Amino acid sequence: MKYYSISEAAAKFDIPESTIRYYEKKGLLPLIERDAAGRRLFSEDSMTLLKVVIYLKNTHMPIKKIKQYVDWVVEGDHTTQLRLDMMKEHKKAVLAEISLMETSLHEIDLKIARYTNRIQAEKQKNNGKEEAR
Amino acid sequence: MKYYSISEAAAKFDIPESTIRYYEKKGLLPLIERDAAGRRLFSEDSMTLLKVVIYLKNTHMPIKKIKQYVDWVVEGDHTTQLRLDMMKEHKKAVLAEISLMETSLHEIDLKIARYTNRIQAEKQKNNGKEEAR
DNA sequence: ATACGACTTAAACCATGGTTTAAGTCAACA
DNA sequence: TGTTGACTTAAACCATGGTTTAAGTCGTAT
Repeated sequence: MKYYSISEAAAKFDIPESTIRYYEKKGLLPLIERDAAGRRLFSEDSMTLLKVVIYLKNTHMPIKKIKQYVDWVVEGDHTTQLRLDMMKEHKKAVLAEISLMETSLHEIDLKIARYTNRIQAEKQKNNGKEEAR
Repeated sequence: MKYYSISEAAAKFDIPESTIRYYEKKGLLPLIERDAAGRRLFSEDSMTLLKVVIYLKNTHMPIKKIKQYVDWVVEGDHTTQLRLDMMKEHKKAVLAEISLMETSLHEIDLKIARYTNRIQAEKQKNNGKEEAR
C-alpha cells in the first residue's frame, strides 16, 4: 500500500501543508502514521478521511463538528446511527444554504438585467447623438 | 414616506441592530438620515440598499467588496458598467461555490446511503437472533 | 419631576480558520 | 563531510465578521 508524504497529500487535494497540520492539531486527522524521522505518512485510509474532512469543510461544517464526526468514526461501528443523524442534519443545512444563495442570486440577476438595460439605453442615446450630427 | 428606526430595520431583515451599526461603520450604509436626537432614520432607499447588502452578504461577498459596490452606487450612473462587471463576476463565483457545495453534498449523500444500509443490515441480524430464540 | 426604554458612541472583546515564523532535525546527494 | 531540501514543532500572528460593554443622551408616560 502506498503512503503519501504531507507534500504529496497537499498537492493531491490542492491545499497548503499548513492546513493539513492545522487539521491534525485540531483532531480532524487521527491515526496518522510517522516514519522513523517523525515525518507524517498518509495511508489510503488517512487520505480518505482527509477527503471527507475537505467535503465537510466545503459545505461549511464547523471544525468542532467535523471533530465530533471524526471522533465517532474512530469510536467504531456503534456510532453509525449518530453519524447518520449528523449527516442527515448537515444535508438539510447545506440545502438550506444553497437555497438562500440561489434566492439571493436571483436578486443579483435582476441587478444585472437592470444595469444591462441601462447601458443599452445609454448606447441608444449616444447613437441618436451621432445620427443627429 | 415612511422612515424606519434601527430596531424596525433590524426586525424587518431579522438581523441584530449591532450588525446594522457595524455595516454603517464599514461604509456599507451611507447617507442614513438622523432625527434631531441623532437616531438613525432609514428611508425606503436606505432599506433597499440594506437589502442589497444582505443579498451580497448571503452570497459571501466580502465586506470590502460590498463597500466598493456601495461606493460606486453613491458615485452615480457613470459607474454602471463597473457595477455590472462586478455583479457578473460575482455571479460566476457564486455559481462556482454552489457547484462545489453540490459536488460535496453528493459525497455526503453516499455516506448517508452507506450508513443507512449498515443500520438496516444490523437490524436484519438482530431479527435473525430474535427468530432463532 | 422622574424613571423607563430606546437609542447613541467608542472601544474592547470574541470566534473561526487558518498562515507565518523561528528554530531545529534528518536523509540524501555532491 | 557538508550542504541542501523536506520535513518537524510551538507559538505568534493575521483577517474576517461581527458582538458586547460601558457610559451617556433623549422622549415619553406616570
